[in-house]
Amino acid sequence: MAKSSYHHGDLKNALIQAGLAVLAEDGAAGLSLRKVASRAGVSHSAPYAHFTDKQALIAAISTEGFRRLQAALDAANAAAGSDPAERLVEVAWAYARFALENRDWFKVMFSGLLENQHDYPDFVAISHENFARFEQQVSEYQQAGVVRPGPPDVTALSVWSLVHGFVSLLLEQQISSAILDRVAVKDLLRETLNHITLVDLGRV
Amino acid sequence: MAKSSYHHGDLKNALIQAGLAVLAEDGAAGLSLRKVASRAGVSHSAPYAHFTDKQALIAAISTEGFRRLQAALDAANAAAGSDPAERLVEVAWAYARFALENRDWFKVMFSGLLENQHDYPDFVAISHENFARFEQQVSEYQQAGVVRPGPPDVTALSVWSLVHGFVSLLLEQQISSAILDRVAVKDLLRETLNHITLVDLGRV
DNA sequence: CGAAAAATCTTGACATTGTCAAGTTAGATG
DNA sequence: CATCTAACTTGACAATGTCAAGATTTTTCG
Repeated sequence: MAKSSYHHGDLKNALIQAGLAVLAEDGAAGLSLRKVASRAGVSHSAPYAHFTDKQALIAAISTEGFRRLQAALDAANAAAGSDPAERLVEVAWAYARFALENRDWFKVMFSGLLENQHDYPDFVAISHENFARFEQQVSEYQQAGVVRPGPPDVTALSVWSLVHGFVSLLLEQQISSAILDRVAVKDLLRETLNHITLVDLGRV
Repeated sequence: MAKSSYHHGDLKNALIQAGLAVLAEDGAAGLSLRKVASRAGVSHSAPYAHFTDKQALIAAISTEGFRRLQAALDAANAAAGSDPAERLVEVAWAYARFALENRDWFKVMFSGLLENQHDYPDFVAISHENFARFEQQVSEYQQAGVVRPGPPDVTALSVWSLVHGFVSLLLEQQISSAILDRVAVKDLLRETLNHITLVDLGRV
């Protein structure tokens, strides 16, 4: 773990971290392998010892993103109260917060930047696990009568679609300012969820 | 309109069309100005007489995409029967079809490829009009008792979020094959919409 | 322990790309 | 017809992804 000047020690992870820094600074469009390498303190070709190409780095960043997102959702779920409806709102809000606080990271995960997901088993695994957990949670809301009955996977997909669509449109600046000027984002998310729940989520 | 070898005549539109061809062939990642220029039969710098930079071409392609999407939704709305619930399904399905049949075009429109939307008035205008029309339609479904009451704009946003999220996750290959192997995409969309409607949309 | 092998990293090169500057051509204007 | 301007070409540059060849360190193993 020493800085032996030549061998880095843990360059692979350093490159992922550097990638996140570049993403936060220059956005997804500014994410270049050379910039990432330079920020990690190595030459422009060094990354090729750990990633077969740029796509592989993107896959690693996306995978790490799913881990972080999952942690955020778990934390929100654990911190939320006992009311199922309110728990749904909190988890959805955690999803939105992750996207808003890590815009370009989220963009890398969900904007088709990764071409052949199938070639990256870690990515496939975490992304499956992600849905499985969400399905588990939604199943609880369903049993609590908060969400309409139906096949758990399709129901989870419906709720995820609503939340993911809302967040996507928000990041894409497709939500009219006429709405955003009137109601705070979290309340807007709440009102949006109101359309898919069987109980009334109320207002602020 | 002649091919005077030097002056093209309508290069601006030719470049947009060439861009669409490149998108369909090489995807969004393969969309390069030089490739577009070459396909339009002009030199690599010719586009700069009509577009200030690559972003401007992307804006034009996105704008044209919103026009096409709007036309598709209008057509579906006109062709649909009188049952409001069924009309909702048809319009949503037209949205999904446009995305599936023009994956990379849709991606250009909704994947943050365009950095400063605000600099492109045509884009802003058509994208506002797009939402206004959708709000109009959803308002009808609402009055017909198909969708839960509430402010028309927030309600339209909710429905749009659901449909857009579903389509996005579909394109991102985030919908588990366990679901896709079981139910056809259109039926899946129908079942998804079922969670946000007040009436039962039924099955196949 | 020491030599061979493997992993890690650097340097140098190449093709592709976005963009700009300078020049060329054609159509419009007077 | 002379001139002006918009449209287009050629040439250049820096940034980028990727590969090949070499240098350096670590690991393996006789």
